[in-house]
Amino acid sequence: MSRLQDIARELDVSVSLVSKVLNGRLGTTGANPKTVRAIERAAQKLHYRKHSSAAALATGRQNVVGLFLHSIGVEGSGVSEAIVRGVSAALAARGQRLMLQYFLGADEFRAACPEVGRHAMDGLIVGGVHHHELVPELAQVQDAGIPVVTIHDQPLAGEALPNVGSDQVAVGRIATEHLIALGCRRIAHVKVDSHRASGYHQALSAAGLPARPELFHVARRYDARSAEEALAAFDAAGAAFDGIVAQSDQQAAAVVSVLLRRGVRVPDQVKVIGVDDSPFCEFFPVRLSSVSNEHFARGRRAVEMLMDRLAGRPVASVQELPVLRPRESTIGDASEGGRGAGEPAGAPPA
Amino acid sequence: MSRLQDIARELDVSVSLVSKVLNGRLGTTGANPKTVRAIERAAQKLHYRKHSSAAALATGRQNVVGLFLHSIGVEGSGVSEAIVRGVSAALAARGQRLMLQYFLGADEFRAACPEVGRHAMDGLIVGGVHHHELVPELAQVQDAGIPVVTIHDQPLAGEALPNVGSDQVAVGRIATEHLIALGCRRIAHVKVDSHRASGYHQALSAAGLPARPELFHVARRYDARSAEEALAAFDAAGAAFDGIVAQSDQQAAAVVSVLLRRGVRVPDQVKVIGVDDSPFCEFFPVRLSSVSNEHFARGRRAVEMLMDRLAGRPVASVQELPVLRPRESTIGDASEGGRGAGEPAGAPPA
DNA sequence: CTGTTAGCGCGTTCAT
DNA sequence: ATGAACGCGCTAACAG
Repeated sequence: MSRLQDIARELDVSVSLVSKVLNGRLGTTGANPKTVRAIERAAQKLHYRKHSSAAALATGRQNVVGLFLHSIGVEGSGVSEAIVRGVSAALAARGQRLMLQYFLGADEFRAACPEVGRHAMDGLIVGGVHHHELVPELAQVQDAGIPVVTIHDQPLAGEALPNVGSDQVAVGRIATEHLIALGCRRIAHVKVDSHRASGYHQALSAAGLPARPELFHVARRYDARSAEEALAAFDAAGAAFDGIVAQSDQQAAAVVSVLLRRGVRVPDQVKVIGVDDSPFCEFFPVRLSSVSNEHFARGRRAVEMLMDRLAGRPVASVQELPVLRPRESTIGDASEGGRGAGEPAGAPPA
Repeated sequence: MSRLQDIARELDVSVSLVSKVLNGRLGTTGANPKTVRAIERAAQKLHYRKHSSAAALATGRQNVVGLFLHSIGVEGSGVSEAIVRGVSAALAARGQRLMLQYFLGADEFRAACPEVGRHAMDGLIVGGVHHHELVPELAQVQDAGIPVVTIHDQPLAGEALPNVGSDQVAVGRIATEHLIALGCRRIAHVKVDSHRASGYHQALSAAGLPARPELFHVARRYDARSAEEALAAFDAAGAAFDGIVAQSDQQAAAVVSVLLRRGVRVPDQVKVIGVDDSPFCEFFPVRLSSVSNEHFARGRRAVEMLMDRLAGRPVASVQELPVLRPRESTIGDASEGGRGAGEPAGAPPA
């Protein structure tokens, strides 16, 4: 690898001319086409590579974006990876580099934070479980001139931290509306997130269906066990159901597993839907319907917003719409008659 | 954020002294403890952050490691994410930053390659599907003084590119031995990778079992469909089996799904095992046994090896041993009597 | 159209 | 025990 100086010497021109040519910064006047070509050829020949640190030092621009990811998503949901890939793809398309850092709690975040201040990145994207306690740190990062965009369900701190959200009320509503449209009348819910639960209630109420407390189980986690506990609770209450809106695909998977073991037919007798459109939904014995939070797209969006901020354009939080992914666990096998009729409009599949 | 100069001015000392103190480079003589403390306090007060580009320019060290990941693993296997997390954790523990880049083919790799030469990173880890065509590019990167470590099943180019491998023959062998130890005598195999297939044959032969061609299906992909085709082929041949060694968890999942639908009891009548210990193995209706390729650990290992190379220590390729993760699909429900007796020694679970 | 000059912030001699 | 001076490789004014 060589420096600008090497190619300048080779052609007996000045370093700055080489710099201008190679960066297309020739101003209005332009340069001698011959020397331009000569410089370009020499650069090629000498395998010239810009020293990014030197350029960064001179310009104050790193062409690096940080992605701090608070571990998110139950095992196998692929949520983290979807965000990373979305951000990665969008940055690559812009010639920006991605600096990735996972963190578990506020402490780990703080430990990683100095790195941010080090002029090591132009901007920062923070994703995953939101931590209100981190708002001050993030504000400080922004005060240091490093814009931040978050990927949380909802904005953390108003417009100070632009966010790429996803409407969790809609998640619950879309899932529930889907089951209602398919004819379910006694729909159970495993509540973890209250926004999703409220979407569930909204949909019931909009359809004139009663909210049955005995079909509403409050869980603390998104894992399979919590779904099993929910089923046990419904049993204990002697409550029958013809549909279940879970709050994760892992819960949905657990529900389907238990039902199958009991000889209950899914979706004929009970329809089941989860959240996050995890990869395994596609090859579960009964392919699992789900509501996607569109993490890949949101990662991409976050990059766009960050670039806007870096370009000085004003940016406001956005709220992406979740997307219904109907599969076998609600609409049955495609070969048995295709997608369920009476699909509610609004949330297009894939 | 402030520069060394700011704190030097604050205390009326020289920039270089501040630099030495803050970096612990005081030589043998040391410095006045008072000024040392004063400098440290001032650094704290002024929120001093080293400008990493400037430091990199001066020292030639970036404290950045690149991770180039060729998309790997069937959907939901979590393989890519495991590698990223392993690398990330190891780097974080060493104060190194992680620069991540996904690529799909050789072209995308080449497109990303210039970034490497740009003195943007101290070393490079390449993981995922191996591409022989990339060897020249990687050699060039190394010639430019940037050491490379790969994470592939087996080394790409001898010791020129140190590799963190995983013994794929052992994968097939361990899986097959496991089924044999559990009493299976007619074990089918879905072949994709030939090393794994050869491990399958080794295990059969070591146990004195015949290799039955009618129970050996050659597939092209690791996906669910290829497993379904395998089952169809076994049916067509009228070949009965009491165990199946698949080459991915997705294949294993598909096998179990089909068998359950047919009313075949897993693992009582047929035992099934896959590869990669995907997250969903844990919450499949019949929890799936698998052989792990230990991607997280290998990511960590790759970082260690890279650090060794950067420190000038000689490094050789290693081959990690796959690990058996027995679950319900081979040993049955734990509550029904625990782990299968006669477990072969050698491959410890988790 | 091209060259000169002056930094960017830090680390490292070498003096003092 | 401390400081002055230089250079890392590049960009950006400003001259010519």
